[in-house]
Amino acid sequence: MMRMMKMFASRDIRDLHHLEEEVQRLQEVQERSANHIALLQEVQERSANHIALLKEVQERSANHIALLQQQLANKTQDIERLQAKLQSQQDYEKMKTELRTLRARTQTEEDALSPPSDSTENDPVIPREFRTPEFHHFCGKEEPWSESKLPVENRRSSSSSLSSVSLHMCVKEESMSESDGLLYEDEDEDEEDEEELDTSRLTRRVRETLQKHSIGQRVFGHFVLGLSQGTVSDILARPKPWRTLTRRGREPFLRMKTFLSDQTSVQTLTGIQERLRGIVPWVRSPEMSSDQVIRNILDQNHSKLMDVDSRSQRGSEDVIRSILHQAKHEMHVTSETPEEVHYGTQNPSVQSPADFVQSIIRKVKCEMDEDTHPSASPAPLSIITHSFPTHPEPRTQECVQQECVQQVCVGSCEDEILESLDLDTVSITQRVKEALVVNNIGQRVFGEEVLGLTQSSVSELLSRPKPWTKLSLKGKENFIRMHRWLQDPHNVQRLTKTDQRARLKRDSQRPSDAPGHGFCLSAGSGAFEAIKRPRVVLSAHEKDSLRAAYQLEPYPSPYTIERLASQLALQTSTVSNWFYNYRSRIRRDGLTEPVQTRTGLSPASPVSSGLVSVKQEACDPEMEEDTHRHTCVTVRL
DNA sequence: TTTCAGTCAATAAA
DNA sequence: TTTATTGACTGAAA
Repeated sequence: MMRMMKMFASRDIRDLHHLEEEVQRLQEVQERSANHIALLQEVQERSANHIALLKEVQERSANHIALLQQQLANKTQDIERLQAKLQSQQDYEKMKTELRTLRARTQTEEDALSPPSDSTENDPVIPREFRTPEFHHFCGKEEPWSESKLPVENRRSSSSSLSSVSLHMCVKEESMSESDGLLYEDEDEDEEDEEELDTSRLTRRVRETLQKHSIGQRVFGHFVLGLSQGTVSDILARPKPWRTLTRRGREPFLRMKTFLSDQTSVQTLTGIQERLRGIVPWVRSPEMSSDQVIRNILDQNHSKLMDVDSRSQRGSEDVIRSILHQAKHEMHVTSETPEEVHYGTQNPSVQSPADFVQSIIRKVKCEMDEDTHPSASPAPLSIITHSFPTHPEPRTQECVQQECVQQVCVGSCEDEILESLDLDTVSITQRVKEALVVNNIGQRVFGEEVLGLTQSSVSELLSRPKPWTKLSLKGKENFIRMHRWLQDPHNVQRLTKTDQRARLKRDSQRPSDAPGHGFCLSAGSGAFEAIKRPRVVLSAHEKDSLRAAYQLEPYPSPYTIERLASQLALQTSTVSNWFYNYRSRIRRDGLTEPVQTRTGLSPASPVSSGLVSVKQEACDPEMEEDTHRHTCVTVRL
């Protein structure tokens, strides 16, 4: 029994083992299945990602294809445009050929028609463009010459209107082709301001032209660029690259380009230059300006004027006509003398003989008004109830203005009239500047005698005239004074004499043993303190010291500036101005690289690079003067 | 307030 | 007399 029981027990145990093994096997299978499921899920996710990726790639490809198609379309358009341009240039070439032929033919005709050489007849006639209020404006985009713009008299006087126009066209065409090389871009006129100019080439050509025609920088600057001689010299000697120029800085170069592209500009400027020098013989005496001629006529007719009631419209007109007749005769005798060369009182905007005649009428009116209401400048402005006779001829806008301003005379100020006026301040300042330059009248004298302002205020007023509408009433008064001053030839003469007296006075007051530079800085010299401080002229030692300081610290702190000023016995403003100017001129002459950022050393600084010392020497704005002196200067900062 | 572009005008140089 | 240089100034921008 016992044996039987043992046998069953052992069997049960075996079965139990089997069962355990089965359970273990099942667990393993379960684990494997779980792994497989996880693996499958992972594969599924990856597949999903792949699908998304494929979709993205598909989208990108579609976009790329669209882009390429767009580019293709653009390129096609470009090709079409270029083909069209090519076509137009073919026409241009044809025109050029035709013009050359025409020019050759015209030249032959001119040669046949022209009388033997005569110095007077060869004198270039001043084109009307130069008689605008601002000469340099003519250098703008407007076509300077066309048959329709020529006054009738001019058209008649031409040996052949066809040949005249053709010649101008040829000149224009020729100058265009010459100046083409100055441009990098196409010649779309609307985008002229955006065209990139080769400033170096442009200035070189201008210099050559000026030299060739013996035109001075002063005349060129004054009439073409509206800049002073010094600035012209600077621009011509060191033209900045086009890209570095501001819009304002580009303006002179655009004017130069226009100047070069118009042969008549050169001829006109040559004529002006020659007359200013007195080279070209005048029928009347060289000193005598057209205003003086008119003045003489007026003087001769003064008795007539006195005999006539100045307030009588008919009488005034008769006198005016009589004087006018004589003036016309005088104009004829003087054979197209450029009355605008004298800018004292002549209206530079005169465009035709008819306008010139009107200007004479205005002068006569001024004269009559002056007789009735002598003025003393600067005087408070006011209104009088004087009215002028109605002008028999169509009145120009300026004529209306003229009469309106004439109502503003000596006395007290009337705001309503001031507000009702609308003067061209740019034109007025331009004419005043021209009058001052041509008559050698200083801004100081003009400011003191006419406007009651200092020289600096005059300079500001003349160089940056505000538009009339932007001016306050007080500001408008200055322009009315200038306008009135321009009306009367006596004013210019008076001021010229005043200026001459002032110069003589200054000369007589000048001590024979004038002190050298820096005399004003000598402390304790009370007598000198009353004298106007002379211009500071830095000595070589001072410049060396400042340059050395610049090399150490291009942007010195206020403390450093104080120390430098103290060590060199200079004003702090002088030192800081020197640094501003030096940096500016380093930049100007270096051209390609900025001086530095405010925190770091300059790439142009001799301290930052071994190469820079060479560069610095080459472009040092003051080294030219000091001829590369390598003085060892120690500056204790 | 500082810096800068642009300019003037006094002065020097050619 | 003309041209070049340069200290000083201005308004704008940062």
